[in-house]
Amino acid sequence: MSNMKPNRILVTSALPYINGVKHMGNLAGSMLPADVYSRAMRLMGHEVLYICATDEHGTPAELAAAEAGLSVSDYCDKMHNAQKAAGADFKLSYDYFGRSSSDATHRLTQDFALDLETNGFIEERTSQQVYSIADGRYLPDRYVEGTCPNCDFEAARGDQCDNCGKLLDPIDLINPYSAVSGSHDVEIRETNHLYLKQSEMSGRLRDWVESHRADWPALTTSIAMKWLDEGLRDRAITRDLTWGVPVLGADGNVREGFEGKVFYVWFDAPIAYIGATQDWAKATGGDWEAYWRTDKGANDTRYVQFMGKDNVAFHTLSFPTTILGSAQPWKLVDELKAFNWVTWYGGKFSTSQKRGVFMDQAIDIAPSDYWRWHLMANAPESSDAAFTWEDFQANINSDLANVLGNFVNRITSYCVKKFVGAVPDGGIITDAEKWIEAELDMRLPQLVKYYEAREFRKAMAETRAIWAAGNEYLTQAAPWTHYKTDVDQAAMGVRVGLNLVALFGVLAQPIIPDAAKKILDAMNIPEENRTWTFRGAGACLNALPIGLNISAPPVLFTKIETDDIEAWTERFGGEG
RNA sequence: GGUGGGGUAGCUCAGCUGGUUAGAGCGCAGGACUCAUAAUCCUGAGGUCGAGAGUUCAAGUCUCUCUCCCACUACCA
Repeated sequence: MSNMKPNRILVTSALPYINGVKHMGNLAGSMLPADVYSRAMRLMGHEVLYICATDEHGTPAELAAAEAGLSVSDYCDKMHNAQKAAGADFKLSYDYFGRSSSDATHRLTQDFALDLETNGFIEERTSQQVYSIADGRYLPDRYVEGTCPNCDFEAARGDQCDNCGKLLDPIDLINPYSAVSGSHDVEIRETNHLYLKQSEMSGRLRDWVESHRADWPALTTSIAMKWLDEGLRDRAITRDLTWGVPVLGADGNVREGFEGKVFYVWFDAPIAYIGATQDWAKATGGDWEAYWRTDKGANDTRYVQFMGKDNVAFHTLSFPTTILGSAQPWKLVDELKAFNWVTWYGGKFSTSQKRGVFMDQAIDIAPSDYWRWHLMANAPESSDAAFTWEDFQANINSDLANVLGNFVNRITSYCVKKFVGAVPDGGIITDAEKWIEAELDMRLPQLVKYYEAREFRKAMAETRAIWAAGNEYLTQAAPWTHYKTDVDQAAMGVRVGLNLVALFGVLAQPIIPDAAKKILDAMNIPEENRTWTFRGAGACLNALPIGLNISAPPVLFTKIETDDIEAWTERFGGEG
């Protein structure tokens, strides 16, 4: 039923930063929709490669490691595994979950830099940075604090004063000190860095973004155009750190004057999409070039990126500058889906302030299916979306427990009771069957369209409407009434009902894979028949062979009680 | 300050290039049914589409002004 030819699709979700298990906002805005999309496309028969990785470089990783009393490398190993486990708990179907610290990404990053410099897009410049003698390191803007030169606020950060809001340069702070150690023993040093000359790419980037106005969400193009309209600035792509990708010269040795410097995370992080694909190829024997090299088949690949809105500039401007500037046949993104934030009782989720619910805690209080359904049904697509426990409870109880779970339960248990748990034969087509067939003929293509367009809220609403139509069908067909006088006609209602259960299980797979599997297993549907190859509603309603043994699965979705959400509100400070 | 997004039924949101009585889900009220996780199905109440002005035969949908909320503002990611 899909109107697309089978395709090769590369899916990436923005790389989660290494310094902690991600919160539900991160999950909802990149990894989860990428996973739901990947699953749906696989079911439609496309060849999908879903790549993600931990983003491991940068100052916060070093500081978090120090706080944890571990070496940066050990810390990253530990947190990578924790994030990998959290992803598995939420059933994220990565084909490969890599690391930006891998050898492949290091090498690619260095190669990109050399190509860019060859083509004139990289230039070495001198800048002034605050150096903390006590900490033995240069301090990024935000880690320098001091008195605001504008309003005399004493705890202004190096990039912006929280009191008067003025944007600052850390070297202008009065009485600066290190936010890391509190030491005032800091000085301004001159240091050399490589700059990516994005300004010279503006024209090509603008044309490219313009060409996607029709097929990218407004959120994506508007953010990109905003930067272009303000004028792209050249950005330093190296930092005075030790943890990261070393800067090499053309001879393969550390570039002169760049000892103790590495590439900035936002230069190498997107390159890790490629590096992780190479690592996937190494692990599986797959062909990474078919996804990334336009001279090796990647022109036939559709590349779809998922990310929160904070990442749009990097994915529409910085990374494309890297790709285009290299003058090598690298694949550019085709579809870019950006999300707003899930907000938490009036504010943002915050990793540093531990506000909100984190993936490891969430899985502790409710099954992954519950979160997956709720976060997708309320995806922050057009604006920020508020998370509340009350909405969570209402969504799960109504949509999953009452509409889907109860439907599966009522018809399967009735079949077991009255028709010995086998798909029964008999009965004639009535208005009820005609109605549900027409309903499905209208809704199934619509659902496919929503998935292809990555309209998640609408896809979820359509899925729910299809489940609800099953309940309406049963009300119309009323097999329990026919059973008293005409067992054959009751059989018709039960048989169509069971076929609907199977169909609902098939449709549920991208969103709630655990429950979907329970349903399909109970209906004895073989793996190969679980794909999305709809041949019209008529076929869907006659898919199960007569006599097939089915069972009534145990309760699929336990309801969330008000006591539960009160306890969660207490535990997570929901009213905060 | 600048830029972007948003302000549509009690709540969460749909409403493409302007065009019949503004839609959905939840919640609420009434009814039906009894196979089912007191589930389900039907019906209904409820909105001056943030405020004001303008363009138009016609505006939630375009223009301007005002107002409120949120995000971003590049070297933390």
